[in-house]
Amino acid sequence: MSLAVEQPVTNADRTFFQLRKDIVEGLIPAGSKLSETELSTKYAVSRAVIREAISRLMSCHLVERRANVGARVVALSPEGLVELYQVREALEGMAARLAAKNMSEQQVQDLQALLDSHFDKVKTGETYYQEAGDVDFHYRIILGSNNQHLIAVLVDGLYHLVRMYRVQLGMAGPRVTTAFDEHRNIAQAIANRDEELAEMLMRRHILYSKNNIENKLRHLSP
Amino acid sequence: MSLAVEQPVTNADRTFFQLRKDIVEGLIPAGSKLSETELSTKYAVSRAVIREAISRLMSCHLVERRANVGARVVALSPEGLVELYQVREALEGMAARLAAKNMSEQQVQDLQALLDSHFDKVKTGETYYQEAGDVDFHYRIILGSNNQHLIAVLVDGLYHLVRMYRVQLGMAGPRVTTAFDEHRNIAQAIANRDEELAEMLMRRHILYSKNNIENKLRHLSP
DNA sequence: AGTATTCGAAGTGTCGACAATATAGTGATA
DNA sequence: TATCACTATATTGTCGACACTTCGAATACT
Repeated sequence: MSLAVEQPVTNADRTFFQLRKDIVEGLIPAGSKLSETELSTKYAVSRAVIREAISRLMSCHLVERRANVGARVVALSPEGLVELYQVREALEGMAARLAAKNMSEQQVQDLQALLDSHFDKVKTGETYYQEAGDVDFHYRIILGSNNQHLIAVLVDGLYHLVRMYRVQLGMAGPRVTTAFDEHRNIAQAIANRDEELAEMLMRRHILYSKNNIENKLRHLSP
Repeated sequence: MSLAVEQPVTNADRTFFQLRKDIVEGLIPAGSKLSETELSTKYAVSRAVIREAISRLMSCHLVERRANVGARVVALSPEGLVELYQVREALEGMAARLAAKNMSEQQVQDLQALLDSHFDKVKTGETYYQEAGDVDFHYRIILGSNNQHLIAVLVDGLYHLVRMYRVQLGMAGPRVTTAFDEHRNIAQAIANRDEELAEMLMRRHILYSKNNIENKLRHLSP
């Protein structure tokens, strides 16, 4: 099992996914204006479709809009990053707690198998871990919480913004091995059905992650 | 200072606010279908405006939509209520922690003045407390967190759903006096800048609130 | 009788045109 | 020269019409 792929069915779906990708990856720069007419010619759809797509981007907190003025891609800032991680800490901490309570035995085994496969890759020196692996681990725990609101807010809402920060501020860095151990411990707490510990470890994991990124930012732009 | 009133500027704004109100208050029943053509005649606007409004209702998790099929008002269920309160516990707990860190001295004083005025009203036996008072207290703490994501998710997103549950499942009940004491303690922890305690007390407050409602539901429909 | 197929109506998705609003640039006035 | 009013233009908000999909009902077939 992997990340469930969202299947576009309507034209607005396709345009929304494309726009989201272009924004997250920086093809459309952070802070830039989104002209409806311009986009409608660029993506070869009507303005109604563009407006629908922009509406959904607003749900993800990827763009902001003012009436009679227009939409802009959100601006990235160190403060914004901190705020984002604070929300993640709260929500994913709760997700880990609920996962410890609600995950099936099968799900728990799959989670640990995932970490085993990551361990092999980390050992052979593949840097691939951070991107796909980290996302996949967190993603499974969020789904394991079995809480629809939590899943919606995190997966549909905040996660793309997290990726946007990662991509555009160039987070690939280390923290692979230590983060891996933290993942192991979280998974173990979930396997032991220790809700309290699972939440605490997940919160620390995200807090460390935040501090790590903050330090990197400080070194890049003083 | 009171709840900042959202000022409608465009037609879609007005329609969105109206629709949201009608859904929260049950004028449009939970689980019912939203026909675009029907609504467009009822509210005397074009379908484009209705679609815009429905888009925003989806952001609030008040409406769900399937492509080529249509939109439905969300269904209320005991499980949904539990999930909602779990998310509130996580987010408002974090909000209280951040409020203890970030609120200005003036804001702290205002918060305690608010509780004083509530105390007078509770003493004279006004039941008004639960609805407006409770909302106002939580609202101020959320704003005091000074975290834009937190504010957006809670105020624009989950809060109307909470109100919808309250209104439609008829939560007016007691829990006024005990909840009031809990509010007092939370405010005190914030005034002391005790982040840890503020978060813990807020989480317990919401947890108690959830248990209280669950018990009521169990008695109503076994 | 039961199942598969086709057809039709109702509703959503998409489009291009028009109306209303904001913004920049021009010119007038003190 | 600085400020204000006004106009021109570009962009967003709104509308009605058309295209496509879904779902149910009627029909045909085994």
